[in-house]
Amino acid sequence: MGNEIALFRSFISKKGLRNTPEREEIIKEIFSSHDHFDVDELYLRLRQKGSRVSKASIYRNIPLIMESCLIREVWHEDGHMHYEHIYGHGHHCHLRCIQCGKVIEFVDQDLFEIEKRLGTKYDFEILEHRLDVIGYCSECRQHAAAAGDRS
Amino acid sequence: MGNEIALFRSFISKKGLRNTPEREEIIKEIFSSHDHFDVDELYLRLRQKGSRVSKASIYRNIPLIMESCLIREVWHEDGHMHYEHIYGHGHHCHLRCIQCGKVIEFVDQDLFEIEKRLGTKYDFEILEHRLDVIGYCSECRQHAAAAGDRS
DNA sequence: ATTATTGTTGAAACTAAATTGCAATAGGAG
DNA sequence: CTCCTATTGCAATTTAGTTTCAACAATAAT
Repeated sequence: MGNEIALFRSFISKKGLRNTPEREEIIKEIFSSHDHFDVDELYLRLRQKGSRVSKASIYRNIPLIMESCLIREVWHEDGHMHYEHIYGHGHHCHLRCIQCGKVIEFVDQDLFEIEKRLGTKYDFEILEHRLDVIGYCSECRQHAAAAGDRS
Repeated sequence: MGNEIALFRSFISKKGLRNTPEREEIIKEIFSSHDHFDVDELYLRLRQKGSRVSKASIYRNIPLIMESCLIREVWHEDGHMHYEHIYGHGHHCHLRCIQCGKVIEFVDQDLFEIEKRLGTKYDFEILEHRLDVIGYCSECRQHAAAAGDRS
């Protein structure tokens, strides 16, 4: 842990771009939590810590951080994109409760099999897969049952 | 085929809402093609056929059509959401070329196994799954190789 | 070290997707 | 047919995300 910064630095250098304190602050903040994030939230977290990074910079840097494979888009909800950091996480997939928003991450080996099979079948060079499984978590189901809403 | 309209009508009635020609035009147009669609495209297709349905109506009705399980969001790209109709399609997953945008749809039985396993393991009531497999199609790979871009 | 080059920044203006307010219209129950 | 109110089109609004621009600063060249 902690060498996401080094990785991103070298990624930036290799591209002939410049390492700036703003970029470092953004990367650090992203990896300072294990949760998913969105731009607004990240911006507020940075502000709260006294950073003066602007939203424009966050928006400008996210595509770069994605290109460096440190984060990725996970879903678009409530009118904006949500991201997660993936360095050291492998291919994470999500089990999401549609009601309370709880997210459980998992990696499933069988998915790599499916991925491989599809690649061969359709002659694709696969880069990644994203599986989103959506439903009701046990808690929300209990509440709903208690309220007599659904079966 | 063709009874998506009937299904939607009864869905609307059951909710105590009203069946209008606009709603019918929208549903018909969505199901008149087998492709994915977005709001703008759908709007233009309708206009081209002489319909006077407004974009606001499309935006207002999409949540209802999703609730009726006739369509669903598939991905957010180029600044807007993309949808697909799912009635009669089962759970479709996508293999997408990141370069040319080609989409291959597939259903994989093993995913239902994974889904079931996850449901049991985490005590979730699963509603659906979405698998997006992303990579380069054979054509784009050939072009890239010819251009000497990537391996 | 100093300077020159040019990528990056914050702030504000802008663009486009999606939502909403409103007056007119029209389903559909009675 | 009549009434109630959901729905519509249009236009205004909101908001995520992008772009412009002048000031700044990271790096390379000197």
